[in-house]
Parts: sequence; C-alpha cells; structure tokens
Amino acid sequence: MEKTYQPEQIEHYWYQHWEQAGYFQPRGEGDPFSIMIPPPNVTGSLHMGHAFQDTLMDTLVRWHRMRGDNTLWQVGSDHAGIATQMVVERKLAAEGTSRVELGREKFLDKVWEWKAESGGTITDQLRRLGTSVDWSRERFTMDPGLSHAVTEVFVRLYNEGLIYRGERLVNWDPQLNTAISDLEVENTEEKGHIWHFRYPLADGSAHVTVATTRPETMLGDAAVAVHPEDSRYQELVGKMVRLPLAERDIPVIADEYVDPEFGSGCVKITPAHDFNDYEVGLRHDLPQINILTSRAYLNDNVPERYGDLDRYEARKQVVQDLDEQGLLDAVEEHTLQVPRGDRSGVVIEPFLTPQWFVAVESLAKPAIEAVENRDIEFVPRNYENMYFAWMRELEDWCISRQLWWGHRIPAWYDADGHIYVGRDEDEVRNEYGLDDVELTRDEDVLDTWFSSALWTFSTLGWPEDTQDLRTFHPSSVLVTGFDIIFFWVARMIMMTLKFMDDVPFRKVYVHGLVRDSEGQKMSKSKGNVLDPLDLIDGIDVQTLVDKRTRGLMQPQKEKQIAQRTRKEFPEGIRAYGTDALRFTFLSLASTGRDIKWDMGRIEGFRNFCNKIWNAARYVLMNTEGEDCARDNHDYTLSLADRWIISRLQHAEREVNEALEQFRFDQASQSAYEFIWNEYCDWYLELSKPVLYGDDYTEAEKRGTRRTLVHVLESLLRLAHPFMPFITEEIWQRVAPLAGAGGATIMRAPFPRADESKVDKDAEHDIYWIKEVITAVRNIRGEMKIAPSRDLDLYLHNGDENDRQRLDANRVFLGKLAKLNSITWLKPDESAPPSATQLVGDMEILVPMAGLIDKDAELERLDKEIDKLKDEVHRSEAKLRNESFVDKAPKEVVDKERAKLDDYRSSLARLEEQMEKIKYI
RNA sequence: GGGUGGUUAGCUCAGUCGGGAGAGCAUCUGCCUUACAAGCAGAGGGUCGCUGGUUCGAGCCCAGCACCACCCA
Repeated sequence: MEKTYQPEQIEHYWYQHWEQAGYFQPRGEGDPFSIMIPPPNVTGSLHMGHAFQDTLMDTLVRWHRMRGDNTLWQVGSDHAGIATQMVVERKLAAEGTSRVELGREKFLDKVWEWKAESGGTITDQLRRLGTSVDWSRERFTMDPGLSHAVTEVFVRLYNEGLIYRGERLVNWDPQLNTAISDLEVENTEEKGHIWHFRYPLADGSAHVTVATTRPETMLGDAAVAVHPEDSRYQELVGKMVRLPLAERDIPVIADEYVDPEFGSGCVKITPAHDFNDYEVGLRHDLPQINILTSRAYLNDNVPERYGDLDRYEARKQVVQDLDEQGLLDAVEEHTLQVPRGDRSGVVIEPFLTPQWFVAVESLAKPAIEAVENRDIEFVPRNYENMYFAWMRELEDWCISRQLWWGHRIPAWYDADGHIYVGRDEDEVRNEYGLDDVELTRDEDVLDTWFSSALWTFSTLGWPEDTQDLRTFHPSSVLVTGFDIIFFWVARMIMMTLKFMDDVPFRKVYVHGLVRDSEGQKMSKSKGNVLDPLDLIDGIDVQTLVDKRTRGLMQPQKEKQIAQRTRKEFPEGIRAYGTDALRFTFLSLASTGRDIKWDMGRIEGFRNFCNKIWNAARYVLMNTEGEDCARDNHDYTLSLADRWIISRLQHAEREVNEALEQFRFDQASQSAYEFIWNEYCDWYLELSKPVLYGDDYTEAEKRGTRRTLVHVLESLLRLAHPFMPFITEEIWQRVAPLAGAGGATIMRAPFPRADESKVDKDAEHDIYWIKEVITAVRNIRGEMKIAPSRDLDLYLHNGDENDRQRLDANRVFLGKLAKLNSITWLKPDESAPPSATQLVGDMEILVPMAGLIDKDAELERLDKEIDKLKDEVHRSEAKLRNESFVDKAPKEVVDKERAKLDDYRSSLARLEEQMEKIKYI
C-alpha cells in the first residue's frame, strides 16, 4: 500500500467496477427498500445541496443493501421546461436562428439533440459521489413511459372534473412570456418608493389619498377601499371617486383586507394586477381591468398617451402627469418585496390569462389525513406543521405553461372553442364523434412539477401493473430539502394517493440548506459557490476565482468576489476526495437544520481517511503471510483482543441505532470515535507488545493477528455506507485474511452487535490500564520529561484488584507508558519523593530524582488540590441540604456520597504527597 | 403581523430520562517513538443569549424578552 491515502487513485476505479458488475441493482430478494431520487434538473450541474442530499441517500441505500434488503435507488432527471427551453434558445441565438424561426417541431428536435449531448452532466457528476443508484433504470420525465403516465393522469383528472380551464391571476414572467409557479418566484427586498396620490371624489367635494408602490397600475384601478370600521371614512363608503388620468368613476368600498394603520388607511384596488386586490375584486364584484400586454407594455385599456409604454416608462409618465395635476401628495422611500423570476431575473407580474388548473380541494383532504394518521411521517416532525398549514389553505394549481418544451396538454379545440380532452386526437374524435371537424391542439405544455408529482409510480411503470410497482412502491423514504415540501412533496402525496390509492413514501427526511462558512446562501451572484467536485479533486486559486467570476449578472461585483475568494482560499482548495466530503456532510447532518460549510471539518475527515489507511497498512504488515488463525482454531485472545471486540459491539449498536433514526451525525461520529480513539489509539498500540516481543505465546500472537484483521474487516463494513471507496479498497485486501467471502464490500453483511461478545470484565480492565498509562503520561507531559526516557514507576495503596491487574498487564503498562520498572509497594512501604497521580485510591508515583522540578510538581499538586477542594465543598453543601437527601432518588444521593468519599480520599492523598515533597 | 428553527469553548456543532457540560478544528507545551507529522503524547479554554418561574436540583421543563435565520401574509 502507498504510504499516504490518495483518493484519486481508487475512486474512479471502484465506481466503474461496481457499476459494470451490476452491484447497484436490487438483489431480488429480501425486504424491499427503495428511494426515489428527487430528480435533478437536466440542465443542472451538481451543487453542494445535491452532494449533501445524495450522500444521505447513498448512506441509507448502502446500509439497507448491506443489511440484506432488496434495495432500489431509482435515478433520473426532470426535463425542466423553462430552464431547458432557455438554454436551447440561447444556443440557437448564438447560431443566428431562433425558436420561432425554426417552428415547434424543429425546435423540439433541437432540444432533444441538446439533451443527448449535454443533458448528462449532472448524472455523470453523481457518479463521482459514489452514489449507488441503479443506472439501468434511469428515467427522464419526457421519456415515452413517463409521458404516457402524464397524459393518463391529465385525462382521468379532467374526466372527473378535477382539471379545468379558466381565466385567473397567475405569476407571469413578461420576458419568458409564460406563467410560472410560485416556486420560481423569488421575493427579494429592494429599495423603492411609495407614492401618495389624491383621488378626487366624483362630486368634487373632497379627495381621498391612496398610497401605492406601483403607480402605473392605477390606470387599472376598479375601486378604492377602506376598512369597514375605520371611522374616518364611514361617510365615503358607497360614494364614487373620479379616477385621475383614466377619467373613470370608481366606487369606494369597505373591506376587511384594508389595514387602517397602514398609510392613509385608504387603498386603491386593482383586481387584474394584484393578488390581494383580485380577491377583493371578487368579493365586491369589481371589473378586472387588464392594462398590460404579455410583455408588460400598456395595452388598449388605458388612455392613448400611455399605450405602448413599457411598465416602467408608464410609471414615470403617470407620476409626472399626476404631479402636474397637483395630485401627487408625497413620495417616500420604501423597502418592498419585489417578486422576480428566478430564471429571467425580471419582475413578475400578476397577470390575467386563460390557464389550466387542478382543483386541489378533494385531493388535499386525503393527503392531509395521510400525514395526520402517520401513514407518512416527517423527520424531523415539526415540518408536518408546515405541511398542514399549507395544505389547509391550498389554492388551485396552475399547471399550464406557455412553452414548447414539456408535456403538451392533451386538449383540442374546434372552431367554436369547445374543449375536447383525450389521450390523443383519434381518441378525442372517436369519443366525441368529431370525424370531419377541424381540431387544433392546445399550444401549452404542463408544468414540470406535474410530471414530477407522479415520479414515485411513473418511474416504476404505471399505469401498467408491473412487478416493480408491486415490489418497490410505496418507496421507503424521501430525502429532500424543506424548500420543495409544497411544490413537490405535497403534490406527490396528492397524486399518488389519487392514482395508486397509497402513499408515495413512508417517511420524508427533510434536510437543511448547505451554506457558506459565513452562513450565507451559496449563489452565483454572491460568488460564494463551492463545487463539490472541486472539494473532491482540488482546485488552484486562480481557476477558482475565474470560475466564480465568469458570466456574472452584475460584473461590477467581480473585484470583490475575487478578493474574498483569494482571502478565504489563498492556496486554493486541496483535493480531499469523495469519502472525506461525504463524511463531512454526514457529520454535519443533525436534524433538519441548515449547515454551515466548514473547511476545517473536511480537512479533519481527510486526515481520518489517512488514519484508516495507515491503520490498515499496519494491520496488513503484521498479518499478510502470517497465521491469523483463519483456519487454525488454536489461538488465545488477549485482554486487549477481548476488549476491542467488546467495544466493536458498542460501536455497531450505536451506528445502527443512529441510522434507524436518521441521525447521520451520530452514526458517523460513533464510527469515527471507535476507529480513531479506540481501535487506532489503543488497540493497535496494545497489539504491538504481543506481536513484537517474546512475552507472548504463538497462540496469543495468532489471537491478536486474528483480532486485528477481524475487527478491521468489521469496521470497514461499518464505515462503508459513509465512505464507500476507501473501505472497499482496503476491504479487498483484508477480507481474505479474515476469511470473509464475497466479491465486494457493498454486498457484504452490515455489522450488527452481538451482545454475547460484550465483555464487561475486559472493558473494566482496559479502562484501568488506560487510566494508569494516562496518569504516567500526564506526569511526563506536565513535567516535560522526554518521551524517550524510560521511567521507574511505583504503585502505592492499591487494592487486591489493582494488584491482580498489574500482574496480568505488566507488559502492556511497561511498553505503552515506557517504563523501566514497576514496583508494587506494600501499605507500609514508602517510595522515594515522587510526582503523583491517582487512579482511584492507588497512587501512581514517578520518582523525582533528576527528572522532576520540585516547584513545578508542587504547583501542579496545588492546582489539583484546589480543584478537589472545590468539589468537596460543593458536594458537602449538596448533601447538607435536607430536601435534597429527602427528595432526590436514592441512587442520586448515593452517587453523590460516593463521589464525596472519592474526592475526600483523593484530596487526602495529594495533601499527604505535598507534605512529603515540600521538605526534600 | 402570524409561524417555525436557532442562540452551548476562539470557530463549526453534539448534548438521550432534569442529577455538575462534550467532539472536531484552532491554540499552547513536548516529541521525526519502525501504521500514520495528513501523526503521537499532554494541557488550557464555557455566566449554556437575558430575566423570571417550577423543582431538592435546570443547558434541558414553563413564561416573558432580545438577537439571528427561514416560511407565510
């Protein structure tokens, strides 16, 4: 083996090998366990969120696979309607053509071409993470099978009256010229203004003042509203106002929606351009006056002078005109929430257009019940409240998009505009007897989320009744971010209950967001994005700066981003490897909270990988070609052997229990602690005296070699779900020595604790040995005695247990504490003046002559004594408190008494010791 | 305005049943000890956000407040 761990040399090899060997496919027997990957966007590339999420899923999947379950991790991607169309349109523009020029059919050919060439980026990147997804079943939402499912669902819902077409206010992106979903709208806080306008009453008797952040929409005002209980405006309600510029009369209405405290307490109502006003308009039967075109220019419903102005030009003009008429009361600075399209970056308009909707009420009811009655459980559970809150005030879902790329809506219109819905045109014609009628198909496509909502069952072959569906549906757990609970999770639950009559998954594990080291969201525009592949492979600082500053929407930020990047990563990023990256995510994955990325952690875990690597080197150096008692059963286990085997059972229990509760942080920490703090720090050291000297028999040496390889082989399996590559690489060499069969660690059994191997006596004995060794090392460290110097050790005031443990473990103590001699003193015998530590009542004495500075030792003792005195006082006070002694459980009181006894006797010993050396 | 989560060592985070707070990183000291300097050994470091309450006892339970983050309006 190489002397240091070099991840790049093993990761590619093993992944290719696993994939080719088909190890990612379900084994075909055992309890089914399945996870459906949240399909990444086909235009996307891997970011830290994916890496985090996929690490969690892969850990669960590998764990279950090793536990013998029939495990499927279903992989695939979604077609990302808008994003993909934009990418391809941009490409076409660069080629000097356009979507419109090509026409729908040719454009779609181009999209598929693009998909074939570039659509595999993210799935290729997934492989670098070691994800054990079943590539042979990879799905794409636009595949024929999934498209078939989409059509089927649409038609069935339509026939039940659960899909309808209607004119509603939707989020409209005027640049992309399509409706978009709430999810695709980002509300950003921006500086703007509030304009206060005076609207005169129609009878000229007075005026009302209204405030708005969007002056141009006043041309579409349908009313002015006040709060019904606002005494200031009682007499106004029912009167008419003369809307300036438009010169229309509009009523003053009373509605609870108005906040009397805000502004003048008087608001303009523009039903066609504001979601709240829309609702108010419906309540009061107001006209919906649409003043915009789909590109956000003003249309024919406004006076001519504003026609064909873009919304911002119109704003200026309206303000100027009102000002000239003396109707501009005031302008204030104001910070407001501005809705922007996450793809286009432009301000989104609430816009009135005909769209297709899913009526969700009847679908939501069972979806709420499924969570209420715990058919589906959220982890952590508090996300259920978020789910309920949203589901209980759910609005109908706008599913149509004015795009070409996507599932085209299976609806046809005749010349009179009658709608016919069916699986295809033939079916429509047959069903409705439309032999000779000319039909045109709806131009729109469905929201990508519509197809994603069917993901758990469409990927398994629905509407066919397949074996896969029967085996792997419902899936076992969904691992996802909280940000798409509404848009995806809730919709999957609704659709799956409707069409499968079952839940899509039993559990939803909700993880947090990966943030940068300062807790900021990672984003291209902030220039603080980390690419998981750069953490795996490393990147020099110049390349990183280039990457972060390329193609910025706000080029003026380039300098600042470059500066901050160079400050945070002066040396660039070193290559840490996939296993260290994964382990970092796992260790930070405590329940449901966001994680701040910490380079220190990944560095530490790369070191951990190196530790495992070198531990394996040590084991192999001492066992390859040696008799490890694989076939030879004549061997003896030492105390250390029995101890590490016992500790292994604890670790195995902890890891399994933690994973059962999705506590990836605790699971990985248990593995880490066992491997580093017990196996490496103590057991490997304890094995050396057995293997290297003449103090032990051949049978004992065989026992230790056997234990070295067996425990290593087990801990590799234990850590495999966390760190698949390094564990496989080492396991391939270690498994044969341990007599463990199988072609891959991936399919080796996951370790489970065997309580019969827990050995309390061995644990107590090793605990004692560690205490004694640590005591000596402490003296060494505090007294600055060179580690190379062998010490003479005296033990005083020990009991019979101490005596027996000493006799049984002299060799261990001698080697690990680097001792020249160990002398057991009888109670009446005294040692030369010594530095002292206590193990229980036993004094650990290292003679001072020539080694130890008297004053330093006195100072050290003094500090110890002070500490003990504090403890004694605290404990005495507690026990003097009668209500404590009366009311606290007996065990607690007894424990406190025992502690006090210990403190007192330790104190006495140290004081005695202090007296002894004070006068030398 | 409503809701959720958070506030613990210099930093990033654990903390189970209420019974005197832990890890990693960083820091300090000493070591190239034949698995590992990406390492070993040792050490220092905490008013558990604030105030009150419950309790014999509160990081943990209750109330209020402050600040941060997110969701909704």
